[in-house]
Amino acid sequence: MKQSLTLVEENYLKAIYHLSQNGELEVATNALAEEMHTTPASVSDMIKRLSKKEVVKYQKYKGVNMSEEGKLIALKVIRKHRLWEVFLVEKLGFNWDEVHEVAEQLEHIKSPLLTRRLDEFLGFPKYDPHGDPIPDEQGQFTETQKQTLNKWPVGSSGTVVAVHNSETAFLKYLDKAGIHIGTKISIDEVIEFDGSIDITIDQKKSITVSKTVAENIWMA
Amino acid sequence: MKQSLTLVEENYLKAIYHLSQNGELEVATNALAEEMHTTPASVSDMIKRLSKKEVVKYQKYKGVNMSEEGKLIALKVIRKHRLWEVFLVEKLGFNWDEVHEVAEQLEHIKSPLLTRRLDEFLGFPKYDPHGDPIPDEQGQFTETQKQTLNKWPVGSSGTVVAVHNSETAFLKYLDKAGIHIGTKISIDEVIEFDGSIDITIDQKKSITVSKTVAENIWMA
DNA sequence: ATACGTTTTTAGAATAAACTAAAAATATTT
DNA sequence: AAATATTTTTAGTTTATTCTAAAAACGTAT
Repeated sequence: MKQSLTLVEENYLKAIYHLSQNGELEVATNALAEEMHTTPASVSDMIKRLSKKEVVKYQKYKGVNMSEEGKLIALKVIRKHRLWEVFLVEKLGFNWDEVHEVAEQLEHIKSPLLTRRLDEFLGFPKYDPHGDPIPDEQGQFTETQKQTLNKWPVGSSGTVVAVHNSETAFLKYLDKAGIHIGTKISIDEVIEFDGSIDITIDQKKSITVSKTVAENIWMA
Repeated sequence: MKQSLTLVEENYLKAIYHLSQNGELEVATNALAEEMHTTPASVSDMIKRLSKKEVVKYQKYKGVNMSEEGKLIALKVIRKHRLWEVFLVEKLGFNWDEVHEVAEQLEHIKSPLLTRRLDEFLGFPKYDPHGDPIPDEQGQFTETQKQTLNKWPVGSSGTVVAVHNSETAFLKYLDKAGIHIGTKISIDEVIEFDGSIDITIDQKKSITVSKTVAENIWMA
């Protein structure tokens, strides 16, 4: 049956979806609680509710995973989130570090017509401003083959295709360093001690980035 | 203090604002209940809450009216509602009868930056697709001098400047009749019996409209 | 395999928003 | 002004979501 979930329920589905992207099949209650900035007890309650609505599969003490229906709902929310991010950056001139919170609100607007028209208005974009792929109405999307900067081979170069982590502080740091989607980066040297990396940006500027930063930059 | 109201509270303020536009100073509990499609008991509860937050003034059994702060909040929500309606029609190609429900959702998005940028993107429109004025950030707007069609003098003509009533059925009726914002209408005759009116649209087509329809069309 | 520590669930309470039914206040009619 | 009708408020529940504290289950180390 066609479900109508509350805003909070949609956010739980999104969080479960994101956590299960990290390889694990079963998402732990504690992990979800941390992701949702709430307590494990609240998560337990909510999972029971979602389970009754058949959007997640769940066995006590065994963690959650999503049903096909739940996955599609999550992907539709993600689709809206990313389309609105494109709108905010391309049409309203937002900076890429300003869009996340607003998109968190806009993603819950319920109107299939609006989503379709927005997609069309934006020219059917395939990626959002952070380089993440935008699912279509059926939840399909093609992930580009990509790898984090810290795993990129020393001596070679590549292009930034996505950044993971929408925190303002991180994105502002990248802006300052001159790194954005499409920037060409060569890996000059990896410092063994702490995993920080010397890189050259657009064949011009050389800087050192920490391992943490490198783990959040995706290359192809 | 800067209030953050819930979505439902914002909708109550909007409803109180609209009802107090009809001249009355005090808005009755029953009238509000009808407007909000809820029960008088629920309204009583909610008014108490809004009163505690000082966005309305209220005395038991005497009805409500808005505080200055409440009025500004209501006008900001109305401003967002109308800006989004312009966006939906002008940019996404919605018909004027399709925008209301979506705008009811979009009006609650909280981001002053978004509202400002949207306003700019739309070219600072002064009226929404139904001819209603769009308040500025301070809640100011200039109402055009206008009058409902049923009070317009027989024998003279005027221009449609607004329609009141966003129901799809009403707007579709107007579409079919060829009446929209800017249409020129001459009043040919008022039928005394039921108040229905013979009009000529754009000096071409003559039709009869019911009193109810005429009351929802504003002329200038 | 028992004991300890961690994770997860249950139980009980709080808040926001709604409802129904009953009581209280106000308005109207004669 | 008493009787009746209408409007409004209170009281008691319900649902969604959260929380804290306590109990139960699970995993692991010796």
